Amino acid sequence: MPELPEVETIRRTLLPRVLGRGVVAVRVREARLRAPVPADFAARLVGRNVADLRRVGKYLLFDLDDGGVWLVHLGMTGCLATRSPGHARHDHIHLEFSDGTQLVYNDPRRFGLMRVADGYPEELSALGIDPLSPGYSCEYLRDACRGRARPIKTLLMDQAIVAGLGNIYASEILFHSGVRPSRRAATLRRREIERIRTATGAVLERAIRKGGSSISDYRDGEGRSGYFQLELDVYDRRGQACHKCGATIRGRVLSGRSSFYCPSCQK
DNA sequence: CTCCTATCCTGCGAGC
DNA sequence: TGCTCGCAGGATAGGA
Repeated sequence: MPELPEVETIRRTLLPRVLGRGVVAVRVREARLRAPVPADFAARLVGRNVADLRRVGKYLLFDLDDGGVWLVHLGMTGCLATRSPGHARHDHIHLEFSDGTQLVYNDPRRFGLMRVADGYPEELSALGIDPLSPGYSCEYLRDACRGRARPIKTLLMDQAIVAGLGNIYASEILFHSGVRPSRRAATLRRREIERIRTATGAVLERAIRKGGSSISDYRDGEGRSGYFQLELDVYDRRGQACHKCGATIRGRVLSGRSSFYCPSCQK
């Protein structure tokens, strides 16, 4: 579920609830996530304080005041939210903070990831440029596309190249760029790459302003739904009319992921 | 290298 | 109503 706008929304809503708080209790009800939650997870978190909450790609990093990092990836269906005591189905991990705040990790499909690192988590060094950072430039994209036969949508979703885009926003960005998802990256013209770069920021920032997209179960850090799903132009709109030109939106599988585009607006 | 497929897991809607 | 099938926002180990 969560792509960059959803993770960023969770970060923003959680930040004031956890900043400066100490972790006083951790309960792991279900450790079988994508990688098992380490046995010492609770012991390593209790007694430490949250100094900052950052996002890197689709990861959340709770910086601890002794240099450690509580690393969270929400996978496909993970939610991290403050909540009153009591538990629901798929509430896998509970935290209690020094001021009584309860934080719950809920993840039906258990594709998430959670651990405590001593310093900056090594797996993050494999990530590409964050699409909201200055490094996401035309030159960077042009270099990434050079010589690549893969479809541009697959390239945009490659976390080692662009960190944070997923299936929804890759389709939306390409719609606003006028570029078909199946276009081979190496065939893109300079002006098309420029449109992709521009559309990326516009789509992501608009989605963040709407609190992300709640397709089925995504909620922000306080349990609220997002509203950007109401503004999606192509994602999951196969057979419906294009918002710009009225043509029928098409769907096609690329690299195992369903992709959507307007055959008239996108070349 | 580079790219695609299958897989992890649960839930839900479509079709029968 | 209840069953089975296919598909779902992600990441990654394999194989071609």
